[in-house]
Amino acid sequence: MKRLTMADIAREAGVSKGAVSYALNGLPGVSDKTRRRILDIAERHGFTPNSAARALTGSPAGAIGLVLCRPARTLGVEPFFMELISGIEGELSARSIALSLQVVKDHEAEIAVYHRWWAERRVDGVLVVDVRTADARLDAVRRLRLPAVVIAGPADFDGLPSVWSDDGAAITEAVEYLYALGHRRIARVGGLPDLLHTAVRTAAFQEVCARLGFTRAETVLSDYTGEEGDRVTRRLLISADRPTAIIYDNDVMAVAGLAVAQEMGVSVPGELSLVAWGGSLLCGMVHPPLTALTRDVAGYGANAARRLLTLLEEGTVDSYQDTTAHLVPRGSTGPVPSRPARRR
Amino acid sequence: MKRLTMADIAREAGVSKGAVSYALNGLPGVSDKTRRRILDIAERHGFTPNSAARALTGSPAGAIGLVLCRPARTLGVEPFFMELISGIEGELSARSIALSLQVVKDHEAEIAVYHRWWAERRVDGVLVVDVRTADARLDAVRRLRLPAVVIAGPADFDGLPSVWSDDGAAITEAVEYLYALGHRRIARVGGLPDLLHTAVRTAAFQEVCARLGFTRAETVLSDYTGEEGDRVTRRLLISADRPTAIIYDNDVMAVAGLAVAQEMGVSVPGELSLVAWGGSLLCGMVHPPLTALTRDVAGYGANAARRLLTLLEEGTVDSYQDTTAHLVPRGSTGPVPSRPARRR
DNA sequence: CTGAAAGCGCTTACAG
DNA sequence: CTGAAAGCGCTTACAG
Repeated sequence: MKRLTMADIAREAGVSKGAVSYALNGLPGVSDKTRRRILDIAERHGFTPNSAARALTGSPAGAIGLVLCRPARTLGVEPFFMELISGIEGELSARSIALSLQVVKDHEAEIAVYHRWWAERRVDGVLVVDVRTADARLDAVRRLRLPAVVIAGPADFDGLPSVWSDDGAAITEAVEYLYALGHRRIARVGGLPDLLHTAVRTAAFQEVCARLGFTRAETVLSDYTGEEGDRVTRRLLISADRPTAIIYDNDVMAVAGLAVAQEMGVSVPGELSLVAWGGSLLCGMVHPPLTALTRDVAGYGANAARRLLTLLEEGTVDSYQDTTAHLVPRGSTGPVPSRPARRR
Repeated sequence: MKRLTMADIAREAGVSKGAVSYALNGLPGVSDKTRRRILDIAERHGFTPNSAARALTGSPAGAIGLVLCRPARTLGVEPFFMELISGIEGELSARSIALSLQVVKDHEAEIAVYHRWWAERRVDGVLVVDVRTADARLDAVRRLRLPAVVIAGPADFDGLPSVWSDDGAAITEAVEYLYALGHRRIARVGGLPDLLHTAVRTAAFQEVCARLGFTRAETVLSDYTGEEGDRVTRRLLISADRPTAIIYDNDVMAVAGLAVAQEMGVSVPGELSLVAWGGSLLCGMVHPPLTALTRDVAGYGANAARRLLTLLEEGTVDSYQDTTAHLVPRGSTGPVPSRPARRR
């Protein structure tokens, strides 16, 4: 197949290339009749303007970028990113905007990618995820003036708009629920220590536990992998005064934790209640199904993408607080056992 | 930050733009001394040529495309794609080649994406996944002469090179293993009926079961989701002459199947053996951990990406048979119970 | 409302 | 070995 150009369309329509450009882009400068004729011809041939040529004249590249900075093997089991990507894609593909995806091993490499994308004009803007409490990437995109929406919060990212969700409120709800069920000894298996939302959750968890007067309320930070979920849970369950409830910062660790309980013969929810964070289908697939702090991750991604598109079009956009994750009680939580937990 | 162009570099080096181009691309036409000076200056400024301008002169776009045609919500829990993407990315990012990702809802939309990518010169080639027994997408990429590597096989895709894995041999190994453990009634919960590899597995499964003389050997086709894994497993377990072993076409359905067995009080592996397909970490995260047909999915993606890059460079590339998935026995399989399975 | 022309930032024959 | 120039396929002021 031959790749048509605007010159071909112009020739067939008997007009100039400029007229074709105006017609295709919906700009004034051609009569309605001519416009219609040009659009018909373009449509008939399935003509799409060469994106490189457009980009060269200063038009948008028609692509946005997403860099994932996680070890490859954990990306697979972690449903969060693929759901987020699905949501982002939904917004972009409706507008025929491409998503450029790159997986890197550290922030230095990620910043290099932003530099390259910027220099090459490859993307019009980026979505930044997994924000850390001190995050050099934010400085980098600011310096490059690369339009960006940060998926994290609440925080002031000094000029960078963000889309975020109130994780503090969500975890508070979960803890209050467990308190109401009678639990007084609780543990939390947290995510990567450096991440901003880990810090937010840790602070909220400690605050609510102190307020309600839990006998024991400890956070053990981990790394979201099943291995670590397994290891930390085992340690918690063999401890002298073991918790009667555990909250996990993602669903992968919670599933692993459930397996450990089963393996050790600790009944869930009879002797131990488990709460997962993350609403992926994973939580409903195990037995007992896991009570979880759930939110619409794909919708979260869609909101972020939409904000970025607005930023690109209007040059500015406000930060947006997405809905708070809510507790979906399933089979893994129940009243605290009246008899003391069996010591081991 | 100002975006530098080759003209800026040329001016600073006191040479023509052409010389800069030759130097940057490692072409003859400049002396070693001049080349070094130009490269130094470019390096110092972190100069990267504008990708749009390059693409416009017929150079590669520096991007390859991947279209995923699965419902958004199943993409999240299915570890396969994210692992595949991780592997692809590993090959591409080393060469600074971008991955354009798009999620579509049907093949018609996917073909439209290929057309657009081709017309816009957005990508240099594509990786085609989830090939069906009759697949219009293959015709489309052939007609467009869009360089493509098909991730599927074994089959002759009429000119399109492929990277594939012998699923028939793998499932045969699994069935023979179960036979050796004494199982004579077996079921398989298959993946989407239209997919080529589902057909390959079904044929091999029936062949080996017939050869070994199983009393019962049925394949129930499904859709890879946990819901269906749950539903089909429940139906199998309440059937009169229920199987003593079940093989699942992915790990998500297998995990769901395990939960059903636990819920119904069917001991695994005491009364029921389970084999999953897919080597994601998921299989090791449940209790008991699932015996699985495992393969290096990221490596599979890397191989496919590498083949595509070779195709782009050399204009042709052979198909490649990747390693066969192998059986990793874990806790979900065991000898068939000597007493007859409990009837319900 | 329409056409001719310059320019985006590269690559690549073509002369010197 | 080096420079000047044309051209890739668009967009967009600028004249008519």
